[in-house]
Amino acid sequence: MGTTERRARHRASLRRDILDAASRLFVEDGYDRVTMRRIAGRIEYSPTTIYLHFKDKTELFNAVCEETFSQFTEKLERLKSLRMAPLGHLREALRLYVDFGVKHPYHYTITFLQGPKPGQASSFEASIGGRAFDTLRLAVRACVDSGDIRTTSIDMTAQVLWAAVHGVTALLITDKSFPFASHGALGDHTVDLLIAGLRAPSLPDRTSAVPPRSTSTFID
Amino acid sequence: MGTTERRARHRASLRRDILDAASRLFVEDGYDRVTMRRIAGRIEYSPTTIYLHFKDKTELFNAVCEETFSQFTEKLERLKSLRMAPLGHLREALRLYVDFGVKHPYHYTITFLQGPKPGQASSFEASIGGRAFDTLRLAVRACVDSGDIRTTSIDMTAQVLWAAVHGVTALLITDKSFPFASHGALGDHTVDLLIAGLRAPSLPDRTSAVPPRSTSTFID
Amino acid sequence: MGTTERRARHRASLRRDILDAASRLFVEDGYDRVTMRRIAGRIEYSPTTIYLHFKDKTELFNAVCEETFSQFTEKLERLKSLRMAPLGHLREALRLYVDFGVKHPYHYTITFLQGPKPGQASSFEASIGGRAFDTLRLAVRACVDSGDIRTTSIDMTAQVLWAAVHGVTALLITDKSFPFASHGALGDHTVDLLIAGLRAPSLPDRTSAVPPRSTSTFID
Amino acid sequence: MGTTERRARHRASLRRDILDAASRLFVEDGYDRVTMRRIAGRIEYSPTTIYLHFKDKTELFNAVCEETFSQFTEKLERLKSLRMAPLGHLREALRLYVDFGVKHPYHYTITFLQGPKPGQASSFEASIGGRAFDTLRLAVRACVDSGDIRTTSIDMTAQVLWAAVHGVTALLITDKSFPFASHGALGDHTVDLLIAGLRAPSLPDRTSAVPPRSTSTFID
DNA sequence: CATGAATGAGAATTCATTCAT
DNA sequence: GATGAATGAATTCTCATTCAT
Repeated sequence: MGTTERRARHRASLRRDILDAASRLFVEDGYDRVTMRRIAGRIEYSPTTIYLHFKDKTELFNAVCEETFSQFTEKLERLKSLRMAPLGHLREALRLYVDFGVKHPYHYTITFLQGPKPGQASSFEASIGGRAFDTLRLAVRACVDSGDIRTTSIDMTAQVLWAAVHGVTALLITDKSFPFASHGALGDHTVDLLIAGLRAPSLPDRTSAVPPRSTSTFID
Repeated sequence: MGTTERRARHRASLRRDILDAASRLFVEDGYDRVTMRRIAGRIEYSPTTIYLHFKDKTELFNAVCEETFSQFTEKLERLKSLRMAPLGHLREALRLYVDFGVKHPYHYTITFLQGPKPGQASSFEASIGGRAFDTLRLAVRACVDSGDIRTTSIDMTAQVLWAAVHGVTALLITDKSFPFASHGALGDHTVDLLIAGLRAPSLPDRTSAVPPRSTSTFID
Repeated sequence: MGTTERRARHRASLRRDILDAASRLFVEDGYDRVTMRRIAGRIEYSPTTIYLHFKDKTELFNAVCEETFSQFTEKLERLKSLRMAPLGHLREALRLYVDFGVKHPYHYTITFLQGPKPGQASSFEASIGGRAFDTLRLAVRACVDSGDIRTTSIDMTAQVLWAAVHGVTALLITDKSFPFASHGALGDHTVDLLIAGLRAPSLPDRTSAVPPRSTSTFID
Repeated sequence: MGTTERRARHRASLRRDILDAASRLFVEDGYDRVTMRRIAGRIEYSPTTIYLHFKDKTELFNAVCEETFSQFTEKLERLKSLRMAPLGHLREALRLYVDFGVKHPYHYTITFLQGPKPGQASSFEASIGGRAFDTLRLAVRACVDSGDIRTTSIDMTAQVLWAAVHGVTALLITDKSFPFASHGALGDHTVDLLIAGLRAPSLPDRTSAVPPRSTSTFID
């Protein structure tokens, strides 16, 4: 009978709707401000119905995060499979990061901007951010191997890059009122600047003026 | 009478205690997870007492943010008053940004990482971030004027720089489980890399391989 | 057709399964803690199915009680048909009472320990306990008639006996943690003690020390 | 100021009212059927107010039980202090048990008739019933020592007595529709019968007709 | 100035029950 | 006959906030 199939389809579609509504609300207002009632209201179902698909609020929230991760890593994989030149690949990976965040601000915020929920102390290695970072590290290593860039520490470089693109993304998402020249352009320029820095003949010569230090020497 | 003064002093000090306790809690657990009772508990006063100093939870929260901003801009002003060479000043301003965030993760998160509470839609110009950004723009302009760096758009460059240091800071604060080489070093390297990029003889040559675009052309 | 019969058989068997599962659960956890879903889960049917056999939870519960009563009175009838000597019969009836309770703690609790559900105020005469009590009264009368025991009031004696065996049963069922010497022995001894009391040459001589009264004179 | 005192008095009195209302409802309808709302309604306060006095429903329930125990053991102590003759004391203790139950049906049911809440697995020794039982055992031992009664096992005898009075009490409380001759009389007669049995010259002679056994031999 | 008492509103969640299939 | 989907009503409990003292 087609009945079974139709039901399954409906079920799946409803689950989708719940996930979408939840995802949107969770980030618009934050985990705590979102009530099951409101999610239910958005999809025009009773609150109880949500519990037919997700055990509780936590599970729903986790499902949203999980999904985000899948989407993101899938894109990274697709990029990898293009087998571009190392530098181009690195550039694209960085852009992908920003683009993904901007395109899915809800998911991005939940996954990368909001700290882990209390009680779900994630070791970084296994965390979503951690796995994404791994990809980045590989891309950097490839560039070093190919001689495109120089660095004294692959790890450090990868971290710096990650931090920078994370910053762009976060800003674009969080500060909606900022009069950015152009969202796309900001991403481009950031990546460009970073690559330019990496390709600079010599790493910044700080010996002369300012000695390296980890905290500002001037202002406490 | 000394009585009046003593009272005023006590009142002020109590207000301080409330602000401190609130500030700490707000970020440890997020706005919604902090209850007036818990704040009161921390300072060992009754919840009612808080209402003698702040109209409601929102006002208390805003006061915390306000204060954060004051502290930060004050530091920027002090830096400005040092009248350093433009590039050095820019470098220090960027470092200051990161340092401040790392030193006051609570305040930073509230002010820069958490979007504005619903209902307090701030035009960016007047916002805290906006004002801080202004300072940065000035620093960039000074470097361009002095010939230290080249750029086609001061605004864009300032935005990129801001984004990058914001990213470092956010990462250091949010991802406590990340095995960063060294917190201080990450800040240093990021700033160095940015400056290196800015000083690069020519802005990145993208004409050959990859055309500028605002969203990735390879992955949807 | 055999189909009809098979259906009927299945229907009856399913009803049986529901009753068994419900009966067990009702007392394991009490009426309120048992959900239709759990009952359904036990028999591996959907909750809806139960409603095909019982109008609602109340009706199901009543059916369970009804059935318990049938089982118990049936046993009493079988005992009666043995036509034992009066005293022996009385003794056995008392024992049967305890045994039944201990063997069917679930049913016993529902029927005799838990008061009637609100709204089903049963006149005692028609109640389950009431009918069981009748049997006991007859047994006592027989013993008096045969001269085995003396009593000034058959009714009162029957009540006393009933109360006592009810107590043993209730205790054995309720207080699972009690370190009873032996469950069986406790029943035996109680019945023995009661019979011994009934056969005592003279009813207790309370004239001397303590006057009869219905509530303690010493402690308020 | 009298203010403090008045407040304390009010607080205590409200606590009393809550305990009384709760106690009454818990037994009228059972733990699960009682809602905080209803308790609040009875005392004409908001549900929230209850939480000012009791952490949660469980704590309220436990407080009710605790209180029952105190009242009961206190009475037992007072009885003990009267230093009556052993047999009289035993008789009175048994009567006290019944009287207490009948006078405080709510508490009695909660404490002795309803099994322990799931999760609060009480070792019997420490339980309320256990401690009450101890008193009874001592009373029996005294009677044996004084030669008033004979028994092969003090423990068993105490258990039998306990069971019997428990039964009377339970019946009187549970079966409100039973046409008992007289509530007081039933208690009296039960105790009398038990004592009579204990004083009987020889323990029941069962060697002739019916062999001792722990479960009925006649009816399965 | 400070507080204990009190509450209305609202949160997550569970349950018995119905209905269309 | 059996079920999956859906829901309205109810439950426990928490919180910001007020008020009288």
